[in-house]
Amino acid sequence: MDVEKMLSAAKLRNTHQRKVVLQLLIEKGSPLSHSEISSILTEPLDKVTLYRTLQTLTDAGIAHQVQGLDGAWRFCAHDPDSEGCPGDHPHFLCLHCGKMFCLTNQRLPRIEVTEGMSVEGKQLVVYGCCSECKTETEDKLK
Amino acid sequence: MDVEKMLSAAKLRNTHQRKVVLQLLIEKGSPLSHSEISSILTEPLDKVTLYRTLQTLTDAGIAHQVQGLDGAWRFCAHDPDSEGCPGDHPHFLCLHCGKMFCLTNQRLPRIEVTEGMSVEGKQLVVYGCCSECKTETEDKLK
DNA sequence: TCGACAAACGCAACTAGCTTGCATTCTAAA
DNA sequence: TTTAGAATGCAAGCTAGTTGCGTTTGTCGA
Repeated sequence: MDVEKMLSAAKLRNTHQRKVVLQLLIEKGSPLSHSEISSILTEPLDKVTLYRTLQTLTDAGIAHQVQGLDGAWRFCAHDPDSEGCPGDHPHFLCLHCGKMFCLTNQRLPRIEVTEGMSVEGKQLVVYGCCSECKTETEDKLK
Repeated sequence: MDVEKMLSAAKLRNTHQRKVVLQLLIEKGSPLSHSEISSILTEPLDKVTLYRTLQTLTDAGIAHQVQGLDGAWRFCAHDPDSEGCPGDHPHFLCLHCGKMFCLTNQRLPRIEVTEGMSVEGKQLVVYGCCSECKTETEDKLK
């Protein structure tokens, strides 16, 4: 499905900015932070617009968001036709390069909360060093 | 164990500020954010000192930290003598009042990461509405 | 008990991530 | 084609957290 159809299906207006951002998120496949998106985009996009666009896509269910330990939110979109990244899985965050990865082969566990609490969502972030950074630091030590 | 002994046991200097902060964390028992701590403390404490104190306590293993969805870190300490809050459990965050609770009756699940990644830690945050806020909003609707 | 020194503190300035308000521009439906 | 409401872009502002540096304070040895 192309981005225009995805936006229409979600009853969102087909603006140029939304198409560009959504296209990028789908292409990359892994969760991207606001700053990562800005630096990848070839044309300048106002930061407020980018925040609002990402929020809109998330609210519409096209994208999902996860928070890194740096306090920055990362956003990931998926094509509804294909095997996607529905969001209910753990995420891995590399503390060295800041890149985030979806661990799509696992589900989030069921958590029992105290009587009276109502659960709206949950997120599990595993952090450490990704394979790429690990080989880099090992190379430096040589 | 009193706070002085805890600090000495961790090979940390017994400064007035550390004792006050650690005492507060132990008394409250649930994870507190920087701003919550500042507002509870009766005597003023420099914000940089508070950040550094909390970091020191965490590094020493006396306290542990969890991040809320608002981007703020919350800190929790436990008396090593008693049944404590060792940190390897999920946390519940109330999106209405911002309070955080330890779900100490559960463990964090084991997560399989992709080949080559090394795991340094993980955190699972469940969010929603706590029982106190829920009854409050229900009362308003009446 | 006293003095030296490293550790800790407190102040100012700064950065990143994100939000609010408002005027301008654009999309989509009539 | 018109037009109302939605989306964008700019300026300003907020909160969480960091860095640098001079001053103060525990701690340990004499």
